[in-house]
Amino acid sequence: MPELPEVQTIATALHAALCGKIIEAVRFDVPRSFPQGEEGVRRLIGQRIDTVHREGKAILLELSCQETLLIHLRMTGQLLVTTPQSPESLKETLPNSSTRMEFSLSKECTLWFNDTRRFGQVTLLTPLERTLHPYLSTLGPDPLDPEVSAKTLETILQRRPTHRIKPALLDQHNLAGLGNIYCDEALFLAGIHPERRVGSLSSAELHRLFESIREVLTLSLSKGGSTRRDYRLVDGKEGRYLEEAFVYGRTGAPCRRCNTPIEKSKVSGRGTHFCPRCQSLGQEAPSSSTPASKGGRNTP
DNA sequence: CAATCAGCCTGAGAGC
DNA sequence: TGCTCTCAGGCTGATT
Repeated sequence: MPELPEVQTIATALHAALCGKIIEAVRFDVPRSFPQGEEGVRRLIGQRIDTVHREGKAILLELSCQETLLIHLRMTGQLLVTTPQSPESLKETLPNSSTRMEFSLSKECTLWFNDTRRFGQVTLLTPLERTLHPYLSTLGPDPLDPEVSAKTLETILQRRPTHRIKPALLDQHNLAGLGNIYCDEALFLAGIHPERRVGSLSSAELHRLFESIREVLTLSLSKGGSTRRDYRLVDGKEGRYLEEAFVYGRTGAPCRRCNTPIEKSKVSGRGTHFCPRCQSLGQEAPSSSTPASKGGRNTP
């Protein structure tokens, strides 16, 4: 499930592969994947791709006509690029039953949008539509933006002190780009239980949390992201972050810090992985009392 | 206001 | 082997 590191990895690769290319033909299967349909296809033909970048978990292709092609991969979306030089092992898998769109570009280059579950969407936006877009226009700050600091996060989160920290981090209006995997990972690194109330977190804890968020995102970027099932780099390869994840997908396995088995629960409907010892809930548990065992704060 | 849940979808994996 | 059930989770919008 693409989150910030996966989307950034894809956007960077697309920028290198697609800049300057002209859109020569576009095919789509169902309007759900491309709501503008044939009218959108007509607007796309002949446009040059000038830049490709990321905002939150969205990928934006800036076109020579000043319009923007917005791609959100949601859960199972993939963007793949093939050229005549691509390995046969990749080319022979395309198109397939998950292929929703195909962009034929100049220099015999093809951009494929695959999306098994059809949650993802490609939308063509005019400059005005882009400014007003309900997702883009309400995104919180980007955790990797050098202008953004722990203080930024603290200020934003403290607007709703009764909210629990995990859903608050998943809320893209607060901070853009985190999803389930890196939320769990960052909360573990910071030693914070996912159900802690925002208002119960000290300034020092929020500072640590912000640094942990940056740490896991940066680490994952260096690994090409996390592949659980569907996510692929644009050349079809898999990301390697999960091989050394701290808690995500490690239910029952020993904590990398204290060897306590990692637990999994549901927090606001999301599978949530944590170490019950390193991430204590403290006095916050209303019913079952949790021993206030303070987890070690050693950097792994 | 906060929390939960349904809906959008399909395929992998578990359990029988 | 083959069937059914559960689960995965980004985001929106409705309900509790």
